[in-house]
Amino acid sequence: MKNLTKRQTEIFNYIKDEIENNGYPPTRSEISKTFGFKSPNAAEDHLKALKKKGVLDLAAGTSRGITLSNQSSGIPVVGLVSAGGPILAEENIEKTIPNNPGILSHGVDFYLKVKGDSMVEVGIFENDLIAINKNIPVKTGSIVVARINDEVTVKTLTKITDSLVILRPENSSYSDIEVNPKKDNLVFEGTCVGLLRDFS
Amino acid sequence: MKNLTKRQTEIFNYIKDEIENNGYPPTRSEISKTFGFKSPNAAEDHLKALKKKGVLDLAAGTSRGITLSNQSSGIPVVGLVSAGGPILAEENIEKTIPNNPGILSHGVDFYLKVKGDSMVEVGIFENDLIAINKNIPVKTGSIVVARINDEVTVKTLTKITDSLVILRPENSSYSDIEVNPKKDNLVFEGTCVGLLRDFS
DNA sequence: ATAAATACTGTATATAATTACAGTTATGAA
DNA sequence: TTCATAACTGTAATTATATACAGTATTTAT
Repeated sequence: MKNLTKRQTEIFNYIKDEIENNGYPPTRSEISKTFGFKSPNAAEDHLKALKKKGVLDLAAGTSRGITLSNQSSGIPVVGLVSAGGPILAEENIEKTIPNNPGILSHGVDFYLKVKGDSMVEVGIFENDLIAINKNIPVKTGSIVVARINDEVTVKTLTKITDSLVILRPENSSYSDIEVNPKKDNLVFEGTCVGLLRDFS
Repeated sequence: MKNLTKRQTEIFNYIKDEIENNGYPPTRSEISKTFGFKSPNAAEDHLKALKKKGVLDLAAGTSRGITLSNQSSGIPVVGLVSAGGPILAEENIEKTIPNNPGILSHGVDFYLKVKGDSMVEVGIFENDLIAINKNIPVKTGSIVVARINDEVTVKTLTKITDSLVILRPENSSYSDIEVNPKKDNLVFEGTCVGLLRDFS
């Protein structure tokens, strides 16, 4: 999201929620009422700012003519990232796919396209898209996306202590990965909350 | 869909498409313009009829306050159906989940909740939801939903002739199922076009 | 230090939109 | 036959909505 202010983020999220829950976008008055603005022009100004920042589009002269821009409505799909830097950096985003609330029980921050066969025994195959939530605290038993010294991998977390983390491939041909977080740079990028496979 | 007339179906589909493509529902005028009505009241009458038939809801006094009813907006999830009768019969529908255009490359008519482990080797596990399209012609190599003498099963179609159909479980513990469509009652309910798994 | 952006209030107006009422014509069911 | 439903035309009125203009105060970049 392109440097939205705190207030703009609030407004944007409200609009997003309204569309999701009501099925249609709010009016200027409805926005104003929700946030306690005494003038509909306050909402108008915010909409213009959000449009300027590219997160939504406005259809002129059209009631409720607010739409989320592609940039803000889709969920990014990242390929398997090899090099360092943030996993959601623009150069890693292969495409975006529409948000689909209600399908999975947890929110999805991004999808990761699976490479390799290290998780076949839990039914995660090459080219599957796994849905990742960045904010769920990782816990043993979860399938996690981990970055070890700039290499990103998907494994089951089986042990986590200060000095030892064990990541288990779900494929009997592979061995557990043991990491000492004090020596190696270990970052959990998120927890797998779902899986999507397209038979095309 | 509850006995919509041809015209009502056209109107309903137009509204559905508008919501999907524009992000917000049409007004009475827009409907009228699209269908060549000379009075916005023609659209109003249609909306009332569609509301009466339960396929959409109208918010009074609200511009573009048209929403698809649950009944018409969700995609049904059916459990594994044992007895005869149509697979999409109401008693088989466990729940509906929101339509999610753009995620899968084919349309989805319903989701089937997988029972058993007969397809684990292609990554289809118990309780996965497989997305089914009813209209794609079945062909060898596809994963199909077949009904053999009122028993519903998910298998890979490996051979199809007038007198022999082979359905292969993707699990080496099971054997191929050979069916003679002349002797047994064999119906293909659809082709698997995707898979959804929720890690909850 | 100054300009630009942010976050509003307040007023006003054109127009977008809903929706009621009064009809017409055709069709199929009771 | 007669009544309900479907599928419209035509008119009109209320209200919902977008949106411009003129301000004020605060914060943030240059």
